[in-house]
Amino acid sequence: MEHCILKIALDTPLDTTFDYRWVNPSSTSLDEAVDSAPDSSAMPQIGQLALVPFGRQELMGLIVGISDQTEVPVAKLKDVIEVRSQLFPLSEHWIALCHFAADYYQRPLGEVVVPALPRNLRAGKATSLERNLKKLAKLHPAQDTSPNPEPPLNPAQQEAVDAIAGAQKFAPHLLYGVTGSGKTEVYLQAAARILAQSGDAQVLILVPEINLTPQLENNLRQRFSGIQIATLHSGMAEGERLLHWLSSHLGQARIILGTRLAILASLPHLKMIVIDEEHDPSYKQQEGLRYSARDLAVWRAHQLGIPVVLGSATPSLETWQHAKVARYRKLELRERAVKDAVLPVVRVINLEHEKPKEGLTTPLINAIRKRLEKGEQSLLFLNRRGYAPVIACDACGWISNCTRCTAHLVMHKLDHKLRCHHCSFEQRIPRNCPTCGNIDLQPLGRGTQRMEEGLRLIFPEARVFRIDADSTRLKGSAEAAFDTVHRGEVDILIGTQMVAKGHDFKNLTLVGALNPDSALFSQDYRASERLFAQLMQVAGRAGRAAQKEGGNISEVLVQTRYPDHPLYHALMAHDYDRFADDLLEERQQAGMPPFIYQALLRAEAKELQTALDFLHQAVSCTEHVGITIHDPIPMTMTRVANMDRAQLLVESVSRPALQAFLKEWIAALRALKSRVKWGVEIDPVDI
DNA sequence: AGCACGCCGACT
DNA sequence: GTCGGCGTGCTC
Repeated sequence: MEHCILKIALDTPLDTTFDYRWVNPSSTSLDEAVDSAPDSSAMPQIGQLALVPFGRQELMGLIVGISDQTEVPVAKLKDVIEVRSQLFPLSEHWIALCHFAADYYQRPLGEVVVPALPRNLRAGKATSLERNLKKLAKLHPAQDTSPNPEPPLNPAQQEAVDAIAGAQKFAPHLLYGVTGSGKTEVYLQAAARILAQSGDAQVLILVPEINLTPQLENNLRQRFSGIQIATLHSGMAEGERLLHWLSSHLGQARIILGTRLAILASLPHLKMIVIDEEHDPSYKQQEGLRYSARDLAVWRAHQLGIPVVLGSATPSLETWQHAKVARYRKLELRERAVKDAVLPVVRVINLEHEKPKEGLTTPLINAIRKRLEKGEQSLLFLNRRGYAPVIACDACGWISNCTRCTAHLVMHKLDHKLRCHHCSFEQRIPRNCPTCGNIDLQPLGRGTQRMEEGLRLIFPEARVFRIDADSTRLKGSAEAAFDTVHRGEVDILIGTQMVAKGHDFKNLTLVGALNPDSALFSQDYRASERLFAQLMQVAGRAGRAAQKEGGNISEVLVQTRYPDHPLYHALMAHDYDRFADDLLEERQQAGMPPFIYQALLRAEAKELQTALDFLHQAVSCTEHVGITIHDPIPMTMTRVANMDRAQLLVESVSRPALQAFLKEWIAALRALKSRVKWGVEIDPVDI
């Protein structure tokens, strides 16, 4: 065929694909055919990229259909500029995955497909692609050193590996076990079995944040020497990303380790998916296409008929419920796989009885002192960076509010700044009160910087070290900071949730949670679930190793005003089962997820009323049967960067009913042609 | 979303 | 006289 019509998905909010004319370049001009590349005259294929004119710009899109006719009037029809025929086409499976994501999250296909590809692949010129394909061809798999041997498994681990690797079909598994119960070893040995089953099998392993889990990557490289491993995450340089993406797409990489975006990688021989710490909020994308990598992973596994493993010590309630009704098979690791390791003792310290000094109660100070005496490490967890969350004037009551957001300006003492954590605003710390001139401005509350200062005061002899987003701003500095702790050059570590993930500190026997209470009574009903997971995870940093001769037992101390709260009781008893069951019960009674399906319509405008008006208009422009539409309300943090935000919750007990409703509703909302900025989020996590 | 065109206010 | 504010209209 010498010409045809290509249906092309483009990254634009318009909910349609676009038709273009393709004409065989070698047949139009006989002169050019001589020196053009041999495959430039080949028929385009579905799954290939094509460069096309779009309005006044040129865009790269994906060919999703080929036809000999079109509805588009000939006058509008334009010619394809170039088809990227060098690239092996993306598979139908992959396109189907994107189609599903686009439908489910109610976005046009092009907004899923195009951003899922490496930027360099989308660039105008093909040269970098050709260079990289050559580079890849030369790349030999890792040197053939003898791989690390597999350690023996305990019976529960063995059962898990057998169940996962033995499934020759779609088989979702919840791998449930606390830190140190040996989940990683199950992933590794199940992966080894899958890779051995066929010569080209690929395994995808998702982690919440790759930079915080270098240990897993090291384990993989040592265990699977000789097998090519690709990594995919947002921190990578574009060139590097293209290389790793290509090696996955071409099937050369057999193990793919990545963050949530890796779920949309092209993996032609995918045979198993692992989602480590499946409850982690970072699997949910919070901008653009707001997808859940965990949910897409389960769908992808179903589509391909392969096993998927969701690993966690504190599974999400969605997953927990699936396991309860046996949609997912629960594989529980009860023993700690690390020899002689014991669970840390968890205790609460009642802040009503213990007056803290520099944010630390006497029992916690004493506990730290005991660690210092034995040369052991302590970790203090405070999920609040900066010096103080707000400063205030005693005389007139002024407090440091951000002028652009519904938020306080956080005091950062080291760089003498007040900074908003929600927009880019910052200013010097004022010498005196902006309203009354009073010279005495007081920092209120404590962040990690202030804790660090206080710790130095109380323990002048100790080596105090802070890890948070501020202390690790520079690339690679987080890893360097963790190395410092691992080398034993730190006695007391203070940090935000960054320190809760991944790292096991061999010499750490004390964890202190300084001020976790705020999450207990949060508006967001998921806050307590998250808090438990976070405390459990940070608790897991202690006591991974066996107690040393004469050393301290591993302890977790929680400073709280509510020592009798069920959450802390469950934590002390290491009883997530009970806690999760109770929460599920509550959710069922109250008709909340996972027993109901939700979507959120968000709107933002310069004036709050404009946003609310739009939402009211949105309600009145639709009929809804079997769907609950709640009242429009301002968001908890109403103003961010000078925009007021409001939202509207939509619920249904039936997911198909909700999906069908949303599809029609969104079309109606588009037709309103409002200049309010709005968007729909499916399965929202923070409301 | 981009990106253009288009029609009104304060600057060299 | 122009630079530039953002309203609105279109993209196969």
